[in-house]
Formats: sequence, C-alpha cells, structure tokens
Amino acid sequence: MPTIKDVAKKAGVGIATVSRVLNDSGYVKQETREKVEKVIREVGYHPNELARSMLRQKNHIVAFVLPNNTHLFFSELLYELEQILFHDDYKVMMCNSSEEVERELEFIDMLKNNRVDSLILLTNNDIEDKISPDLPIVSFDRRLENIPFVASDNYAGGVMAADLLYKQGCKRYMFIGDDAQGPQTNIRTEVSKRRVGFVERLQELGIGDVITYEYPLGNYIISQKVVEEVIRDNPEVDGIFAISDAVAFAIINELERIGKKVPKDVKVIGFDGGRSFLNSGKRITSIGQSPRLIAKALRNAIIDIYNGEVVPNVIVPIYYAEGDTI
Amino acid sequence: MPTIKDVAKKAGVGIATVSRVLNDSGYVKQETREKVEKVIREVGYHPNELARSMLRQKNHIVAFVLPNNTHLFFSELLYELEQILFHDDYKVMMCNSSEEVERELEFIDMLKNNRVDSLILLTNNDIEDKISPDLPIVSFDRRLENIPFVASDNYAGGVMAADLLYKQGCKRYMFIGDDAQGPQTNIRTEVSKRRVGFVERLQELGIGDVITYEYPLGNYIISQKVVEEVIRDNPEVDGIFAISDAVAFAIINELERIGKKVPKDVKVIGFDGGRSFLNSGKRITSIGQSPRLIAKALRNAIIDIYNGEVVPNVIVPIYYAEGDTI
DNA sequence: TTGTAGGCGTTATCAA
DNA sequence: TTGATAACGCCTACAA
Repeated sequence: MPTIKDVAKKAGVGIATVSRVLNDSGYVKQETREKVEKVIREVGYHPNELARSMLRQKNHIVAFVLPNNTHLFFSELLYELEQILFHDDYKVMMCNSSEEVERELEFIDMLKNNRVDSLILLTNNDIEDKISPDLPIVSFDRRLENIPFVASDNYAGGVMAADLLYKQGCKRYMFIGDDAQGPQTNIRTEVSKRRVGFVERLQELGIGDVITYEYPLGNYIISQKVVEEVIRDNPEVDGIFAISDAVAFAIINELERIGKKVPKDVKVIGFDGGRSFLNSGKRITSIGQSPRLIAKALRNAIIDIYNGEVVPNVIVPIYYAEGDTI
Repeated sequence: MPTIKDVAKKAGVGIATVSRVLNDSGYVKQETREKVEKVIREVGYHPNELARSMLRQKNHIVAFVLPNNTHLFFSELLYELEQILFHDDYKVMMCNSSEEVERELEFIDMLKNNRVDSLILLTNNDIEDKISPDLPIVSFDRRLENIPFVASDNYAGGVMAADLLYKQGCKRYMFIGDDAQGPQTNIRTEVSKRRVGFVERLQELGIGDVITYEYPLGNYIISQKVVEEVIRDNPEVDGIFAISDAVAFAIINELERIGKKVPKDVKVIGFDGGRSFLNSGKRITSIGQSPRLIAKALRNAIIDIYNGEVVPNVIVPIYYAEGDTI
C-alpha cells in the first residue's frame, strides 16, 4: 500500500503538500494540486484511516449494544440507525449482548480502549454502578443515572391501548408481556410502563381488575406453551394488550386455533406498529413506535456528545397503527 | 486518559517495561510487574487500541455488507456471525447496502483505507470488475471471479423440495420467488439455483410443465397484491415451492383466506428452516439452511485470509425442516 | 505557496 | 532484566 510519502516523493513535493491536497486545506498552487492528484490516481493511493484515527483519537464508530438483533423491532432500529449514522460518516458496530452483563461490560470496555467513539446501550441489567457519566454513552429504553436516554412514550402507549379497547366495549382486560427485567436486576424498565399506563388508565375508567400476565424475559419470544396456557386459563377475557406485535401475533393465532374470532370475540392490540410480514394475513392493530424517529434521537445524542454539548433526554411519541384486530 | 508513558513515569520504569507487562512478553521481574500492575489499576489505564491498530495496521473489524438486515434470514446470519467472530476477537461492522451499487462500493473502499480488515459481501449486483482478487473479501451466496465464496447448497434444496412434493402426490407444481437479481445486472445468483434444482428434478420425474413465478427483487418482501394475483391465476396448482419462509407464509395465508386448505388442497414448502415466530401458528415445512454453519464457514474464510492461507469455497449442506404444510 | 519536523500511543529492536 | 529509540502514516504548526 502506497503511503503519503510515496505520493510526495513521486510527485516531487513535500508530504505536507499532499496532505493539503487531500484535505483541501491551506494554499496549494493549482498546478501542484493537479500534479499530486495525478500521482494519487496513478499509484492508487488511499489515505490510511488507521493513522488518521490515531491522530484524531477518534474512529467514527458507534457501538450499538442490544440483547438480540433478530428481535423484530430491534432489527428495524438497527437498520434505521445504520442508515442515519451513515450520513454523518459514522459506522455502526453491532454488539449482541444476549442480555449478559459480562458481554455488556466487555463492550463498554471498547469505549475505554478507544475501539469505538461512543456507545448506544440497550440493557435490562443492573449495571448502573459500572458506567460513569463521563463515558460517551446513550441509553435506549432505560434510565441510567446521569446517562442521557431515549425512549418511546411507553406510558402513553399503554394509555392509548386501554382507551382503544375500552371504546370497543371490552369487559375483561388482560395485559401480556415479559417483565422486561434482565436476569440480574430488579430495576424498573421504561418498557414496563406500557403495562403501568394500561392498568392505570383502566383504573381511571373504573376497571380495577386487570389481569396482568408477565412471563420471564428471554430472547423476546413467547413460547407456544405459555400462550396456550394463558389463553386457556382466562377464557372470559375479551380485551388483550400484548407487549409486542410478535406476542400479539402468537396470541391471535392461538385464539383462532381454539375457535375464538378476532376481533369479534376477543380484541387484541399489539405494540411496535404492525409493520413487517407479520401482517400478510390479518393486520395487527398496534401501538406504533417509530424506529426512524428513535434512530434520529439517538443520532442527535451521539452528535451532541461528540461536540461536547449537553445531551437532553428524549421521549419519542407513539402513534396509533390501524389494523384488523380490534 | 492516561497513556503508557504516564504509567511508566508513575511506576518509575521505562515504557518498554510497561509494555512487556501489558503483553506478557519478554522478561519482567515479578516485583517490577506487580508495581506496574498496581499503577495500572490506580490510574485506570487502558491500552489505546487506536495506537495498537496503527502499529499493526489491522483493527480486527469485519464489515458485513448485506442488502437489508431486517430480512429474517440475514438477521439470523448476522447474529451468528457476530457471536462467532466475537470469540476470535473480531468485531462486526454492519453495512446495509439496500442493494445499491454505490453503497457497496463505499463499503469496499473501507477496505482500501483500512477502516476494516476484511469484508463479507452479499450482493446481487454486477460489481465483479470493481473488486480485485487481492482484496480480503469473502462472498456469500454469490460467485465472484477469484473471490472465495460460501453458499448453501441451493440446488440440492430445490431438488429436495421437488422430491418432497412429488412424494405427496402433487400434480401441478409452482415455484414462487424473486429472481434474486440486483437492479443493475443479469448475472445468475446462487439463490436462483433453488428454482433450477426444483425444475430440473421434476423434469427427471417426468413433469415438464412447472409454473415458475418470478417477481422483481425488492427488500425481499412479496407484496400482498402479487400473492393474491399469483394464487388467483393458478387455481389448479397443488404443490408450491416458495423461495423463502416469508413468502411461503404469505402464500399460505392467502390460500386459507380464499378457502383452500393447507396441506390438504395445496402443499407448500418454504426455504430457510421454518424458525422464528412465523411458526407460532402452523409450522412451515421448509428446506433449512443453517445460519450457524454458514457463519462458521464465513468465519473460517476470514481467518484464512488473515493468515494468508488459501481460502476454499464452501457449499453448506441444507436440511429438511419438518412442518405442517405438506 | 511549500517543506521540515514534531507528535499521536504503541510495540519491537537493540544496547546496556 | 531494563530503558532509549525507532518505527507505524498522518496532520499541523512553524519556518522558509
């Protein structure tokens, strides 16, 4: 690989001149510039970003630490994040933690040893005391002491779900979701506010006995067995709010398998926005959260951190995603 | 951030000694070692990987260029790849090309300017002349001149699908899939061998008139409209091989919507392995390809390239994924 | 308008 | 067993 020195020598100029041409900085005589550019093309020179990173002590890489990129919504968020950061010349390093604390800490170490410039953290573990506020970290869907964070308005989502089902005249309500708690913690996550908003709103509406079914977190997939059980054990329920579209999808399938009609007999609302091929059959009525808006907010936080500015927390609005299941 | 110099000064030794402690290289007196380690802990020193990368001219990052990480199978492959490369201390940089040549070329440039060590390329575009064989690239699902590649045994998959449907006594066969061609090319991809294997095997079995329906590639999602059309226009078909589980899923939904029973009236086979929540209802019978085995093969290729060894092409076996749709 | 030299934080070589 | 010192490739004063 040719270096800037090779180019300088071959063009008969100093390396500073080549550098100036490369970066369009300082004065360079037009004639000199052309000569240098010609040599650059001839020898196939590419500036070595490793050296540049060394000098700047930045490599323009953002690590995105998440439990599992195959989860439908995370997958979309990852996509949007990569697209948006691309325009800022940031690259995304994907880091699956599998919800393990040790993995998360390993990735946080990458900050300390400069393997990445900053980090977007999506965790349900109790690692608050492992991260200091001076680290360039943005948290998604989780409040961490002194760390800026971005989240959807999960509480409002729960409220909206309650209102929608109530308006349809449901009598018996149920919430189904994982408890969104990592294995090593009992902290309250932002996501749990979906349930809280749902329950509190129904309470306001005079409905106090909402069934909440919370199964343990694990890869964000609900097992068929759990679904069958919860549906069987609660035959009187006619209004269900599921923590994600994937769960809603499983619920709807099970309901129809045992002969209940959706939405006639039971109405179901999911969460995430009812996108994707899940909807090639019946479209799931859903509380939508926008991966693009969230990605934008995260991107802004990253840029703010980079520029040493104060980074505000952001709550991203949710929206009503129309479907066929209420 | 403290540097190796700070540690050396504070410990009253030379930087070379600190380096030796850090890397466990050369002789260091036990006493000295402990002194240095103590200082390292005290000042919270972390070796700067930017400097190390600069020196080694390697950063242990692999770029994975793919059309869209939200595609179900790609998503799984990405996951496995990241997990497996983690153990080799490689990090994965995710790069969505959206099937655009310019994007792909930008990512290839990252190799040339040392932003990444090597690249896993998943493309359907005609970029053969843009990449030279000396670049550390591995291709997935696509043969490129002089570039090592990994792919599932798509042809065998097509054959297996044909055999399975034939054994079930189907009379009228159809293949449905995108044509797996990028917008800017008319090359034959590996994926298209699914169709070829299917058709050729049926021919061997004496069935010459297989209907093949190929819709244009685009985000790997088949539109509801296309599904309705193709099902409506081919009412006599009773054996369908779909290019992916997602497509099979859409097909099955549509069939049942118009009152046809699967598998009684029509038998459907998908491709990818019938994993994921797609199967929370009826499990799709499918030709499976293993993201883990593929990830392993890609990983081996990356390591071989790194060590300057000859990198063999690898065809990964497919398998029969039992389900309820044939 | 241009070139020389110093430094970014490591590791490796070589002498002590 | 240890410590100076020279790379790695680039950018940026500073001097010319």
